[in-house]
Amino acid sequence: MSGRISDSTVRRLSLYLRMLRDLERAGAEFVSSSQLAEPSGATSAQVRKDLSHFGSFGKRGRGYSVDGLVRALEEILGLSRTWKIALVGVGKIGSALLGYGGLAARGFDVVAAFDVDGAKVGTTAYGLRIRPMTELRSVIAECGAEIGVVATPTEVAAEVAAALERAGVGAILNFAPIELSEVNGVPIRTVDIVLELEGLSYLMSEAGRRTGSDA
Amino acid sequence: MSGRISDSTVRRLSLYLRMLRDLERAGAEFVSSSQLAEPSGATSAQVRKDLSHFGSFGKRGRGYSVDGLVRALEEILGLSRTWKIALVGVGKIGSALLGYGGLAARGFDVVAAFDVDGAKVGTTAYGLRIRPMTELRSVIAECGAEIGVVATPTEVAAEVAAALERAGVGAILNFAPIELSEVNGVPIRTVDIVLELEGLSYLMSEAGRRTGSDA
DNA sequence: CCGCCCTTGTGAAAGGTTTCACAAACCAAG
DNA sequence: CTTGGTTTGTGAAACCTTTCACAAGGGCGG
Repeated sequence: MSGRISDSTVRRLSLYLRMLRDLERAGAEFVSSSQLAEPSGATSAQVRKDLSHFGSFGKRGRGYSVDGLVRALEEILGLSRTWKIALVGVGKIGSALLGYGGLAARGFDVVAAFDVDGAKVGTTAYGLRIRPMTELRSVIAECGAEIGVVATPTEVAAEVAAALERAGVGAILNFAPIELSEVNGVPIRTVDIVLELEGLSYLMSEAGRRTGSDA
Repeated sequence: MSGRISDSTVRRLSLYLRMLRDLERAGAEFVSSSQLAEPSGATSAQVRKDLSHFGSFGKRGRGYSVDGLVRALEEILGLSRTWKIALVGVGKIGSALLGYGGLAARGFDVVAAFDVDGAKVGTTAYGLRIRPMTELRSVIAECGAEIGVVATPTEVAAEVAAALERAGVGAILNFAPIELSEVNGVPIRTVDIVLELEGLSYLMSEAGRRTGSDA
């Protein structure tokens, strides 16, 4: 078991966990790999293979204990604790994040927010005081934020990510449409809406070309 | 050439196009596969392989004409036109999208917005009048929106996606943290922030476990 | 305790993607 | 025209992920 785990496996583990929590709330005791597979569009074999990288969690003939697997996946994914987030950029996306209760509900607490805009600094958004960029390092050190979120214009995103990394965050979530390169082993995930839309554009054009040439 | 093109190839084509546009603005005439590869973290061989699925665009010994490749990629990705977007759910994420100028700048125009909230319906957000859900079908038919965006609470996301599909959109971008299954060949992309954060959580925990056991 | 049915865990096979490595082609200079 | 330096386009190899298929094990009814 356990070598290097692929991104797609980790994604699926999160999806399994979601379904398991639903099942737990619904009072289910056991679940089979095929039930678990359904909502994420995976196969039962894939579920079993994914889990097998981390150990042996099921009972042959019965399936998996819902409760036990929830705890195991929370442990594997690092979700049996809360993570503290420092947000840089309280513009439209940043504000949307601050106001999104779904994060805190899932163990991700935004504990600090920063902006360059002097007009915003000092004001309070969703119960959080907005700090100037100059305090980035000290505030992050003080509150112990582990995840940095970049919600700034593209032009400064790389610079902000580097500053977050120097301030000691262990991971970065980036909303700017630019590919940031991981340094010092600090993993970076980018959420790039334009890229997603362009992917859809490709698929629609492709579909058009196909039916176009068929007709 | 051209069979089924993988998602990751399409993603990279978008990234190449971005860099090419920068180069074009900077006045460059030619670019090599290795220059093109750098910002997306790909290799030069990958760039050439990606492009080779669609044809032969370069000159041996010289590289690719920046201008020519921009046009070719725009054509391939379906970006030599604008796409019309219908937004459902004008909450925090929906509003952030409406206010984000970056979309229109890249050829994605939000032309209609819908919400269930009677207090919002009829008001104007970022120059767009918010419509009631009952008008979804007629308005989308009338304005000819091709892409539907789901920015609603999780509970109604599947239902809204189905309604958008019935209303005739050709693709869906979903912001609710739920895996929606494609029906009728309408492609769906999901932007799931919690999933990204959980992926980072895994990587940080993993790093901790590694250094923990090494020490 | 036995036999039946069910589901896991896992090697092996299949399928896909990325990297390698090199012939073919182009440009420029002499 | 020929030579040398450069970069593409592309089969083949390497690598990674998913699916298959089945032995091993667990529970239950009799």
